[in-house]
Amino acid sequence: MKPSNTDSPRYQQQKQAAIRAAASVFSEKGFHGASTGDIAAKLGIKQGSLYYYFDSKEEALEEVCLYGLQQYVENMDVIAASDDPFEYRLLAVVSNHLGSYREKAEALKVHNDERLYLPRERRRRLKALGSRYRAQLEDIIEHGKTEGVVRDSVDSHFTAQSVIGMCNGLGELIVRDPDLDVFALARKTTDLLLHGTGPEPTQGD
Amino acid sequence: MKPSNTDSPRYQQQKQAAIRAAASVFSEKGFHGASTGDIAAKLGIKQGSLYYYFDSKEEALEEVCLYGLQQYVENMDVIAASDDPFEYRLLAVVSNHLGSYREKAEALKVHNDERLYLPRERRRRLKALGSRYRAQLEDIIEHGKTEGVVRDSVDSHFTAQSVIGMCNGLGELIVRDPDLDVFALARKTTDLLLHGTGPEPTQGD
Amino acid sequence: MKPSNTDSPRYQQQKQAAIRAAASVFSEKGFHGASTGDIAAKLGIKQGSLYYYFDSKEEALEEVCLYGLQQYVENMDVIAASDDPFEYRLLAVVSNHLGSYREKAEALKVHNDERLYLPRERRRRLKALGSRYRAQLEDIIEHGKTEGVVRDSVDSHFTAQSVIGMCNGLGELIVRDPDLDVFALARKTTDLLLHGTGPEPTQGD
Amino acid sequence: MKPSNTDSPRYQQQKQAAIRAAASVFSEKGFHGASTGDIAAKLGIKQGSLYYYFDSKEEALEEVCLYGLQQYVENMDVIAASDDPFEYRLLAVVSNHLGSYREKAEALKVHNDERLYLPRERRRRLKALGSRYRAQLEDIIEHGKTEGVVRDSVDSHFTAQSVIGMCNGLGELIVRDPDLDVFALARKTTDLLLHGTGPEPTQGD
DNA sequence: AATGAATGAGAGTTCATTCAT
DNA sequence: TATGAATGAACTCTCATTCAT
Repeated sequence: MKPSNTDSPRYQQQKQAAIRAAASVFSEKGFHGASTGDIAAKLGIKQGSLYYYFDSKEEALEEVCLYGLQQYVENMDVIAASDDPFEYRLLAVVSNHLGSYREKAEALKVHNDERLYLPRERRRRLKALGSRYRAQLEDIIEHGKTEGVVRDSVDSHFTAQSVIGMCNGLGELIVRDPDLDVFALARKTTDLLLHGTGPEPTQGD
Repeated sequence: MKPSNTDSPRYQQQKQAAIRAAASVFSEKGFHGASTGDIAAKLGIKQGSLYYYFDSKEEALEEVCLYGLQQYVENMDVIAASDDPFEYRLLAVVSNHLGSYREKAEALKVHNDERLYLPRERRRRLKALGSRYRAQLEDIIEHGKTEGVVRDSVDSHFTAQSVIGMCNGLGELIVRDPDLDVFALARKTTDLLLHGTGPEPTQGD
Repeated sequence: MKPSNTDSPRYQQQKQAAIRAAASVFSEKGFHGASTGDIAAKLGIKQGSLYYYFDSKEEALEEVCLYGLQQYVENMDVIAASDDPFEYRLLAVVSNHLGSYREKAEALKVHNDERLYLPRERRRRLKALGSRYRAQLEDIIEHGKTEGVVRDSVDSHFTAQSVIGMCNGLGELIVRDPDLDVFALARKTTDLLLHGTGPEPTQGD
Repeated sequence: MKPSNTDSPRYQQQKQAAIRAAASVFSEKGFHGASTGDIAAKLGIKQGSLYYYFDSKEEALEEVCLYGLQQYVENMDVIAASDDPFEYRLLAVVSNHLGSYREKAEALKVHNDERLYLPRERRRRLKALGSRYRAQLEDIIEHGKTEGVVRDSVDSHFTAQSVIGMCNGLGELIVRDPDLDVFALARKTTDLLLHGTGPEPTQGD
């Protein structure tokens, strides 16, 4: 039976725990490779009891993805709304992205790798968030052109995709090495993106 | 039981077809989401008959990953062995990576996303190939420093990972749009990597 | 645990409501197809709270069946005890049977269709009621013979069963059409039973 | 995996056996009370293997109902098409109905009691068969009026329902007592229907 | 070289039931 | 008087795998 007191603090708290447990298990074994029993075990309850918090395994996946995405996208809203110069904003974007890998590595990985197993219906909200993110990043790049710090020849669609891909690739390093200094990595990444590998003497690092 | 004439050309040919069928199915549904029945159906044989070509589903996954990686890594061997200047070699690396997404998109995607579901034992060969690739890319970057076209401040380990991540991210674009000009994309990518988004007037694009 | 004040009027009242809720749900979904949650929902309480009124789902079924049968059988007691002529009593029997379908359609349907899922133990009381009913009907028919209005060739066991079956079959019509005039239907049925489909001009209808 | 050789004789034969096993189990425990394991056990195979013959438990129910109905309805087609006098045809109808209870008691019981648990979609074919049957029976009764052997006051819709209900009620007797002479019972029933319980001296019994 | 038939283990899901509060 | 939370057993269904033919 579904609970009625869906918003008692006790319930909310346990549900959050359930989402994190699911994130952990999905990220390790993949959606299809993980069993609801695994999730329940991580939560310390019995398998059937999990259904007190989720209607289905799929719902659990959806909630994990949303959990991973939400703050990350909200931060982007703030960055996009600011009128800091391009370099600052790019650093903020990269920091936000890489930082999310430290805080919510599992949920983000699950979003990246497993969201496709959601039926269209359930993917809609995720897609909307993802598109908003991408569009805002493209806007920032375009804005960089008007500021004169980004070459006009730069294709903002392609570049946005490149930035996202790069950050996701670096996510692996972050996850693998828990001592890695994420902010330093963000600065390096931004520098690479701004100036390339080429020999110009820039602000160093 | 394993067939006897394991190396008749007919057998080899069907086995290749089986690997491609598996690649296609795994890439669409993921390893755990795909069934041996799906693969057999794509091959046009019956489920049980698949075991004539694979000992197990896991073996199929391993072969798909190897199939996706092999040529891609071999090409890297050639690039790494050449003594072309850094810019040429970087372009070659990126072209090879992105080009593989056109030719063997499915097998590569499977390698990227599903290899983790292989038991350690079976992952060894893949890991070896991957490490070799990464090491060679780092070498190329290091060599770029001695050529003087790469800043000394560049961290080759981090940069290699960034390049790989960026290319994988762009792989999505390539797969999504069959008309995309992969070589043009490779040039743009290389340019971004070499010179960043910054305003220097370079060799254009 | 069982409540203490099992016979406070408030408790009795809620228990009646629970029985009717169970009747409604069982009749719609069948015993095995219905869940305790369904019953609780219809009552407007939570699933677990149902156990305040029933020890088990099976007990609920038993009570529903008894509820459906009781008055129906008691009416038969009255009819059987009267010394009205056969035709009157047959009409009374049929009216009682069909009328019950209007008042307690659900509970009766549940008795007819689901009582077999009760363990022997629990079925005893029902069986006793049913047998008493059947026996009384047979008595009435036998008595009709001594009155001379029923042919001697009529087999009262078989005929009783026929009458019951016919009425149950007509129950469907009654349930399906809430505007149907049950008493008119009872008269038609009695007429059919008394005179068959044959062409004799009788008391019409 | 679903079989491809769906119409090899071996397969067809086993499928028939599966349908009969399902009929037996459903009739004893009801659709929801029966488990696929029960059916498989009766067939002498393992539970999962049952799915080689049915796509789902629901499909099994549908096939059982069709199996029970088919010949019974086809016989009615023949009876309705004949131009025998009313009494003969009524006897044929009743014999067919009661006789089916001897041959396919289980499947018919399942149809009567469990068909409602089928989703609309699956119920369509059954409904069509049932309606045809009912309509043909009404036709026969109407025809009896033109022959002059059925009173004009008789309502054929109501009477058809009564006949069906009566036969179904008698089905219980037949099932309960395997030595019962079904044809004798059919004659008694027809006699009751034609002449009622009344005292007219008719062709006896 | 391939298939039909079966299997057994495991999956997700539902649910009657319990019990502290 | 009722509920929130949990449980454990049962259930339907899927699937990798086997093997005689």
